[in-house]
Amino acid sequence: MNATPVPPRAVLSEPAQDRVFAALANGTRREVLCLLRDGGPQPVQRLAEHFAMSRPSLSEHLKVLRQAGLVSEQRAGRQRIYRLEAAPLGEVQDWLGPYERFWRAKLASLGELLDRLPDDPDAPDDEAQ
Amino acid sequence: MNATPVPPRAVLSEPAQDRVFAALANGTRREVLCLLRDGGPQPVQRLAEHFAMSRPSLSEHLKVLRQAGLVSEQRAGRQRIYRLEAAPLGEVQDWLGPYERFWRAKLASLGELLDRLPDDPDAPDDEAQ
DNA sequence: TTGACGCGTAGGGAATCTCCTACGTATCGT
DNA sequence: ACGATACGTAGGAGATTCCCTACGCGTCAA
Repeated sequence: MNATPVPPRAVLSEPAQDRVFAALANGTRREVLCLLRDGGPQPVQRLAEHFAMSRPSLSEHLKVLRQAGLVSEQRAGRQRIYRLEAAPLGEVQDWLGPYERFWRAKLASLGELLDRLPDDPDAPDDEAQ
Repeated sequence: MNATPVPPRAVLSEPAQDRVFAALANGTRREVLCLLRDGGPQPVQRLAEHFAMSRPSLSEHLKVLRQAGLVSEQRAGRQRIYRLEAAPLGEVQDWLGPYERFWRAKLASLGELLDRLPDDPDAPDDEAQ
């Protein structure tokens, strides 16, 4: 099922990678991406309905997403339609590639381990600091 | 070869996701992960050889990675051996899943487009319509 | 024991983030 | 023209990041 002939992908510069990961390091912004993914391109107004924060604050989040290349905007009358731009996420995927075998290995042994335990000591939630 | 029987994966809480992405939003920390991936578990000293910054600063970065669950430490004499813990990266992969079809679609049409263009005008990425 | 080594933490300074309210700008309806 | 709407930006407060130097603590070697 891997038949897609993935075209060569421009590698993000280091600061660009920083911006993408930093943009993703915020629940509000991840939620925006999710809304655009599931709801298609939307004006700010409609996105804002889903959040408790002020609309200008949401605008700032959109700016961060724009600078990371994760969304694009298109003006339509007095609205600005935001659209998901998933290419940088593809680069994140590429970046993850070389690590994949590690978590697969870990999950395999962990899976066996869990199969042997009687119950599941649900996540100790290691909250330090 | 998709025979791996992937065990159920605990979903990271929102703040935990924040910590993982934030930890990845720094070139030094991504480089540390790469060193641990390619060089196996290593003491801080050996990691520090690759960076220009002070060793205490590197220690801080290791702390961030630890709090994100991306590395673990094991004491050995007066050394502390750091090891890659890739499980959170697996959760990042899971998070990416629902977006995959978007960048695949985009890359398909973009690939065709790029094949036609002479060079890459590091776009402000506004699409006319 | 004494001293060197390996590493973490304390504390501080500059920059950045995340939220707010106030305001500016462009567009739409009347 | 006018006010209402949709959105961005300015500016500021408080928290956090990222680097530094100084120092504390445990371990090894002599």
